[in-house]
Amino acid sequence: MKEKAAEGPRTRVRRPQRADARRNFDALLAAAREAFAEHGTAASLEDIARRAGVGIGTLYRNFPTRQDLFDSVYLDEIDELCGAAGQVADLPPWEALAAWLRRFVDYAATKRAIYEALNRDSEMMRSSRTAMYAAGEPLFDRAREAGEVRGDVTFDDVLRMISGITGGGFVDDDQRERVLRMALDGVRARPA
Amino acid sequence: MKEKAAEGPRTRVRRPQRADARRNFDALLAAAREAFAEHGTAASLEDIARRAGVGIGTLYRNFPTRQDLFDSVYLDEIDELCGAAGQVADLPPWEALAAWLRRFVDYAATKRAIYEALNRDSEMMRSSRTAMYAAGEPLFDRAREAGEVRGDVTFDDVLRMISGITGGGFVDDDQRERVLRMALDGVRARPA
DNA sequence: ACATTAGCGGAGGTATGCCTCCGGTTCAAC
DNA sequence: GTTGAACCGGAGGCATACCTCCGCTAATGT
Repeated sequence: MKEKAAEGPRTRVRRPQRADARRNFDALLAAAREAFAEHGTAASLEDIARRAGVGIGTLYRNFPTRQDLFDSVYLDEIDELCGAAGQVADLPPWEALAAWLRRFVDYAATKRAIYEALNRDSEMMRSSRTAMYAAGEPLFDRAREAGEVRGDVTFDDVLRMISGITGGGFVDDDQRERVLRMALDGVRARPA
Repeated sequence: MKEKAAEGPRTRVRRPQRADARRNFDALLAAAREAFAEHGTAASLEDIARRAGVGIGTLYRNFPTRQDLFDSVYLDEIDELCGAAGQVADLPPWEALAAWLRRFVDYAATKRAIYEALNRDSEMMRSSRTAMYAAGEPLFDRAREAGEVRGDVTFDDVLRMISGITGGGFVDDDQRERVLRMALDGVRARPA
């Protein structure tokens, strides 16, 4: 089953040729990932350049628009998420779905941003949403067919719930775990 | 039981005396409520003044700091929420809690803002958080003692989950309802 | 070693938001 | 109707973010 792991959409901006340029490129991506995670989509580009230790000009050369930068970060997340779907496919139906949803939470280093992005409506967002759904929805369907998931909700419902929860802050990791467990129980079918 | 309805904290800024001033004051509050709901805590004050049809100076005279304005809006929400706790107290344990949590979602016209505020740490936030918990937690405890709520989560856990979900956008009201129902089922104790 | 050229980075123009200040307006009390 | 105090509103100074442009730097190929 691993070979059928859905492919995520491919990144659009080109990685530069020269060694120093590539270093800067990567530093920018890392800095952006951090900044988006902290401040959501509204993170300051000049701050990102500062964090990466490069001039603002360099940022704009690599990523002409804010959207380009955000997309690049976001596409990475989506790719990992799509890959994860393949990795959990061997587990029993419910465990597979639960594990994937947990990955969804973990991988979303850009938590707030992903959460905001789920609503936006750009060309690129639509396509990666599609990719993500292509990866995750089979897990959902399988779990539901196995009677492990309640019948009155859609995959989209579940994802929105989980991403909403993810976006919130928690006092500590234990709380995050408790809340996640509670939410997942909500997803399961009720015995009677 | 209604007479024991917890009192919310009281508003600090004074409503002006003159009739025209009062009109402006109220218009500002209404506009702020809208704006905070749309853009979260970061809403532009000049935009709020524009919406209210008053000059920016008027806004600042009534609410010297952004915090004053936000607090005023927020305090209203909290008050309503505290009141609601009294209104549902006659229902059976679980229904009372569920109803109150639904109010929590509905009343939060300042959805995103309330959601952000839950984390902040100012004097005022702490005190209204306290008030809100004083109103809601008894409902939670009662439901739990009646065996209707799982034992491995706290009231804070539940509130964070719900407010996270609330903050997210939904494609329509039906979806919101489905997700909320799913989340509430997660809160209930599992039969086995 | 040297030339070529990709790549650098920040100065600075533009836009927007924050907040102060004060000349003018309007309410309301007499 | 007059008057004085309360109130208005926006001009404008300050800060910050966006984004462009271009003279300089240094990596790479020969």
